[in-house]
Order: sequence, then C-alpha cells, then structure tokens
Amino acid sequence: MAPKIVDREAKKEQIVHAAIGVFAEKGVANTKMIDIARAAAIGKGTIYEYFRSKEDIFAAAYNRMNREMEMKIGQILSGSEHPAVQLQMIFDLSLDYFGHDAVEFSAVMMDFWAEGIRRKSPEMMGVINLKEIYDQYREIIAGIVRNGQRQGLFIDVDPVSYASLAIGALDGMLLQMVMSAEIIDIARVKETFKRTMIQCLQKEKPNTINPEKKK
Amino acid sequence: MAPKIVDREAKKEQIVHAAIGVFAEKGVANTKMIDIARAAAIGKGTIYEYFRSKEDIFAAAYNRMNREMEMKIGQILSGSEHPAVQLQMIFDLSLDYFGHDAVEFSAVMMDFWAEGIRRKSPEMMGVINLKEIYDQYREIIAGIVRNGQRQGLFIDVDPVSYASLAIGALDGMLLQMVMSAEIIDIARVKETFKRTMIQCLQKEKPNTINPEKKK
DNA sequence: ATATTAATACCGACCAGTCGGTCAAAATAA
DNA sequence: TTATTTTGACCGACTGGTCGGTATTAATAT
Repeated sequence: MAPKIVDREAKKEQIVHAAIGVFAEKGVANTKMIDIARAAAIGKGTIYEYFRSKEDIFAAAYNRMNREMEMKIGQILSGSEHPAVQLQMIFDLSLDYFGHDAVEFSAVMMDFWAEGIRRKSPEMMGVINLKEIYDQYREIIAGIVRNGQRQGLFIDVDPVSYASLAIGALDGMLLQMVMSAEIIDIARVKETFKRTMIQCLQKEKPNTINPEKKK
Repeated sequence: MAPKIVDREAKKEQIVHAAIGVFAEKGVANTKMIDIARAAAIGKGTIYEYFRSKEDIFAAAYNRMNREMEMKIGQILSGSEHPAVQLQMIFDLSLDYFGHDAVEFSAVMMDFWAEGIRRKSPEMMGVINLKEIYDQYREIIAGIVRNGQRQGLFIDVDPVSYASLAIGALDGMLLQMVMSAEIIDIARVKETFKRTMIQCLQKEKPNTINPEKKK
C-alpha cells in the first residue's frame, strides 16, 4: 500500500546536470533527448517523468547556472564597502567564472544567450526571460556606481549607461575568449578590462585603491 | 539552340536578399527553405539551382552583411589621420549600423554569432569562420592603437587587449540594445561608450581632440 | 519473517509531424 | 524546336513526445 519513493528533486538535478554536460559538448540545438537520457544513464521516457519538454530542461539548466552567479554576487554586495572594490570583485567573478577552465560552460551560456534573443519578442512562455536577468544585473552595477558617486568617489557618468557598457564588455569579451582563446592573452585582457572600466570611473588618482592583487 | 538566359548573379542576390529578410523576421534556425522561396517569389526547387544548401545561403548572407561593414571601415582607415578620430568613427559606424532603425539586422547578426560559436571547434566546412572575422577586426583596432602610441598620443596599454575590450563592448552592447531597447537610453549609452573607451586611452588632457561632433 | 499487493518509477518501441533536398515534368525563351 | 530554367510533389531521415507494459519498492497481512 506504499510505493517506491525517490527523491524527485535529486533526480531532476541529476538530469539537469547531465543535460548541461551534453549542452556544453554538442550545443543546445544539437542535443537530442536521447543524448540527455544516455548521459544521465536513464531511459528516454523517464526524462518526461520529471520534465514536460526539452524546453523545460533548457530553462532548468539556465536557471541553475544563473542562480549560482546570483548568489556569489549577493555575497560580494553584502561584503566589502568600497564601490570600486565591489565592481572589481564582480568583474573578476564574471571573468573567472567563464574564463576558468570551464570554457565549455561559456559555450552553453552563449547558447542560452542566442536563444534568449530569439525569444525576446514572442510570448516566450515565461521560460527564459534573459532580458529580466540583464535588467537586473544592470541595476546592480548601476547601484554600485550611484553609491560611489554619492560618496564623491566616482565621476558623474550616467550609471545605467555605464552599467550597460560594463556588462556588454563582459559579455563581448566572453565571446572572444571562447572563440580565440589561443590568440588573445586572457589574463592580460582581463587586467586591461578592469583597469579601463574602473579607472575611468574614478575621480582623480586612479591609485586611490589598488587595482592589483598584492602578491 | 540558344535558350533562356538569366543573370545568375542577380538571381543569387535576389535570393540572399530575401533570405536575410526572413532571417531577420524569424531567426535563422526557424527559417525554412520554403519561407525563403516564398519571400523571393520563386519555387523552392529553384533555390537549389543557385545554392547548394541552406548552409550555403546562410554563409552567403553572412558574407554579404560583412562585406558592407568591411568596406566602410576601409574608407575610415584611409581617411582621417588622428587615431582617436579613427577609433571614434569606427565605433560610431558599428554602433549606428546596428543601433539604427535596423534592429532586425542586429538579431540576424546575433544568429550568425551564435552559429559561429557553435561551429568553432568542428570542421565547420569553411562556411563561416566567425573567428577569422574577429581576429581581423581586432587587428584593425589594435593597429590604430599602436599607431596612436607611436605618435605619443595614447597611453601604454596592450593594443590587442584594448582591441578585445573595445570589440567585446561593442558586441555586448548590441545585445543589450536588441534586448532592452525600451529601457536603456541608446544615445546616452553610445556616448558613454565612446567617452570611456577613447578617453581612457589618451595620455593627458582628454580634450586634446574634441570627441564631440561640432554642431 | 515473508508473501502479497498496490503504488509508483522506469523504459524504449513507436508515432506523427517536420523539413532539407531531389527529380521528372512543365514552362519558357531563343 | 530545343536547350535551359523553374517548379512543387515527393522522399526519407530525423526527433520530440507518448504509451503500454515491466520492474521496483514498501506498506500490509500472515
């Protein structure tokens, strides 16, 4: 009178995990349900016990990858006080997250990205809403900038424009890292990025804070 | 003994033109051959008289859009002398090209982009090679920077890193324009972009040249 | 203990729809 | 008439999702 019980959440996680792996390897568009099933070592039909559709898995994978990033940023925001340092940490975080050895994740992120654009206008079933995520990130950065301006640390730039620029640069560089990893010197680009984006924001002396990690 | 003659180049152009329109409207992945045929007001089979495959059309469309941009940049490079002005013109060009009323083109560009990434590792049949394009653009920007440095106008930043950053920022902002056009103030972002990316490069007074168009 | 049983998890063959590409016939221009 | 172009019906490969049946588990009865 009592059935087999499984930890449904754990199983979903198992499937999403497998899916991300396959996505990374073959690209979202080229991933078949059977691929995911095999990677998760379950039958194809079983997937449909936990997810309504391929789309559903896609969304779950996206949200999972995103939530991680959000948490880390939350930590940064609640931590250090100096706005320039906060910015630097966020840039570092983003750059590292992708630039790390997990280049394959970057590719997945790109897929999400492309999909997100494609679904911008149409109903988009509430599945992904990349736009919302971007608006949110932009607001985080803009908030830090405003904060810095209020403290008289930053020049009088439009915070939202600056945020757009910073986020855009982050993303665009990601693309190039993915594509031309062997050509561009990633560490160097990262340093240039931080230098440029943060120094240009500061009022007088760029050395008010030290943009270099002490070694 | 001397049958019907058609301008094959013109017909190809007609098809590519139609294809770009459909790509813009529905996204490359969702475009069917029949859609292109209908848009070009020809039969589906006819397409195959001029293109080997869908892939082939895709590549042709990509190259067509790209060649335009290349030509314009060529003009810029051969024109004005001051490196900062050249940079500014290139940024303006890129930002306008997409930001203009032709937002739909941006979406197509994104599709190319996404596809380009997906095809980075595998053989990629020589069809698209986005990487090559990027390497090329990067080298153009880097060249201008080096030039400016040689003339003692620019600070001693790594030209290639700077170029990566600039191109990345350009692309990333494009994404945001496409996605959140109604939220971000595009003109303002553009201005911030130019200010930031060019001023940070200049040695002392940012006003050595006037980054504002005289009115 | 252990056999029974009911509730659930799991599976993969199958289905129905889709779409890129082909080809034989029709249309067309010279 | 004839060389060439155009065409859309057709083909076949592919794939997301379904469904009937099987396996597994744990509560219950003995």
